[in-house]
Amino acid sequence: MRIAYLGKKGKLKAAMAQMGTVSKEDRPKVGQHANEVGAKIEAAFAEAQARIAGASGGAGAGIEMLKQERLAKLKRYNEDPQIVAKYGKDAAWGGKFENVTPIAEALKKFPPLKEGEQPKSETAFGKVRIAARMTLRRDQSKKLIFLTVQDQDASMQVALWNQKLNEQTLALLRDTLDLWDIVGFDGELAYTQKGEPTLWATEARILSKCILPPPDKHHGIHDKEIRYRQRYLDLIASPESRRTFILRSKAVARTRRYLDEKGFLEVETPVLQTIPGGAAARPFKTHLNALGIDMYLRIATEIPLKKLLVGGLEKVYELGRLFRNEGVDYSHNPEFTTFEAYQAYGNLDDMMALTEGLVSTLAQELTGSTTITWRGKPVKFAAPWPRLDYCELLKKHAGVAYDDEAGLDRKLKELGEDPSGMTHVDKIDAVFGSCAEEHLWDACFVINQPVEMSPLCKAHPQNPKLAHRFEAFAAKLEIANAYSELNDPIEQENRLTDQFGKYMNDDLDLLSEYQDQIDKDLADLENRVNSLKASSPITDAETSSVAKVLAQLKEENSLVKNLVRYGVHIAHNLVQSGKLGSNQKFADAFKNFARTSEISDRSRKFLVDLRSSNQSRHKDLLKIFERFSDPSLLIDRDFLCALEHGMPPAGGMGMGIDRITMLLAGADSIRDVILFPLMRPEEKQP
RNA sequence: GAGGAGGUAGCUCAGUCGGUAGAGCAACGGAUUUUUAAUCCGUAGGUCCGGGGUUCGAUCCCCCGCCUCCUCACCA
Repeated sequence: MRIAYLGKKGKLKAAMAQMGTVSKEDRPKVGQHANEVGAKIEAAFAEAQARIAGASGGAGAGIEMLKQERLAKLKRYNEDPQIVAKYGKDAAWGGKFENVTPIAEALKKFPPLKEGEQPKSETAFGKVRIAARMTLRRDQSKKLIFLTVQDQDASMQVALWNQKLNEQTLALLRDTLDLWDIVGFDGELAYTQKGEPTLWATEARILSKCILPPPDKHHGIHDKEIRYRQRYLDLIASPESRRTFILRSKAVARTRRYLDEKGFLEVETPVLQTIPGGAAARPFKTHLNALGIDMYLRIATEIPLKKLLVGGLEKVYELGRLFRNEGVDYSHNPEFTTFEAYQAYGNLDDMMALTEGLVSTLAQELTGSTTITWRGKPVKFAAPWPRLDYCELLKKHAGVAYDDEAGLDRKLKELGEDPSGMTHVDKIDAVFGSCAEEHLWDACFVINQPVEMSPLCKAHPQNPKLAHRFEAFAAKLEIANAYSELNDPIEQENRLTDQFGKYMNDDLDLLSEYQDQIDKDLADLENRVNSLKASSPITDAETSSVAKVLAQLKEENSLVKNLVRYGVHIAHNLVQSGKLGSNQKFADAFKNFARTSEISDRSRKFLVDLRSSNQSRHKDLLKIFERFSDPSLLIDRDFLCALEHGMPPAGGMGMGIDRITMLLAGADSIRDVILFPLMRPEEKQP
């Protein structure tokens, strides 16, 4: 790089290229000499450059040069006297362009050729105006240029020919029209001699200039990062991407129409909530300045929608964005789109009919078949979908009964997971997730989940241990989830309280263990240091550095212990306050947590540092404290109050639009069906 | 969070057992009046992701960091 200015044919460079012929022993000498010469030339060059600097901006390099070239053409086009006379100032930045015919429609004006029929290039099929982006250019000569242009749905050929188009316009466009410019054409439709439907332009003007170089005209953009970050490029360059997002839009519109036709009312409920309820995910936190309170982005729409059932709106749905502060992978994006629908006086059966009806309709209408192909394998969506019993699936694929605690533990260990610290429900879920879900390929309903897994769901009418619930799966993905909704406020409160109390009890145990562990660790460490000291003589410097480390560790451990003691204290208070149904009590306990004098400033700072650092040593401790402040465990009094006014029995269902779209569009990743998926921000150049 | 792959011209990608980086497309100049990823001749274009180290010499080897993808884990 240092002697790049010598150019590809620079003498020094040519000499360096001969290095391979120099004997190995002589290479260092030659190289050293070359460096000396190179440094001298470089210095002289730098000096010369410094003298010239300021005189001009320099040629510029790379993308900047390409941009300058396009800007020069823009200027030339905009300042052309004819263009100014016809369109006024800044013509290349366009304006309203009326009566445009979509390319797909223009193409329909060409009568289909019969087998073996020669197209008559002299016959015209009418005049149209089109507006489109120019993606390919084939200059035959100064008199004839073929272009390929594309609009949203189709592409076609345009010819700029001196027999049809004014010579001056042709000459100007020949010099100033770049790939990816957006152009408006008036012209006649006629075949070429080779039978290509073509618009023979009689008038053409640039409507918008593309001043950055476009990607490879044939390969398009392969870099997925660019496709996600700059989706507009992907949409222009990849027809399949355009098709996917058009399909997604149609799927959303069709879903709305399907629900509307069934008499559902579309409603909108708050995205900003004080208690993010209805699901067990962690929420995004934000702050409302006006009221000085923390708020959360919704993780589900379930609770407000049920309040509307109480209010007498009998069939409601909301289609919109949910936000979950969880992992990101091929089937999860932090913000995603679902719809939830609730039907008063209905139950699970209505929701099944709704789900399989809607999804098979979408598949049929948008892909032309109720069987689609995903990752190379067919997935059947034709209704009715099989109903599969959760516990039977568990038994069949994992070989354990859902209430067989020891069997579940055994299976988990087989799978390489540690069952300790997991709740019974976690275990069932983990085993089901690893053993059974992978067999759920064709669309199906999994029913009769254990009731503990479904806190907002009615128990099964025939078996109080089971939930009256289904999860719909296709291609191993969960695509929908439905309940016969729980409307008994007392039962509902008990379930929420149980869920909360369970966590607190577990955490209490964990904290005690943690405290013991810390004592043990520190003792071990001291023993090891002592035995080291005893076994081998060490220098004073070493002694003092060991002492220093040990002191640091002790200090850290005392801070951790302080935290643990405090955590135990809170957990005790919370659990022993008996009935935890009162949201206020819980909130007060948290206020205490933040303010208490029992937790020293140093410990609090330590906790803050712990949160911001990626240190994994005290990850478990941190997790427990995170759980103490987990807003999804807050008990929503308002919701219980609504239920106390009477909610009609109802069926409710939620469906993931992104995942349905993935399946319908054949997309491997959720990022391929979200226009602007979450990406880590790029580092800004200063 | 763990492991694996990757980051080279505007785009798509080669390459260097460490000796000063190449092709196609795009760009620029020219030829060409029915092409269609047009063709032909010529020209220019690079912080080889960033920072350190080893070396006469690093795009290549070593260390640290950033970003992306894939697999797994987490996420009803």
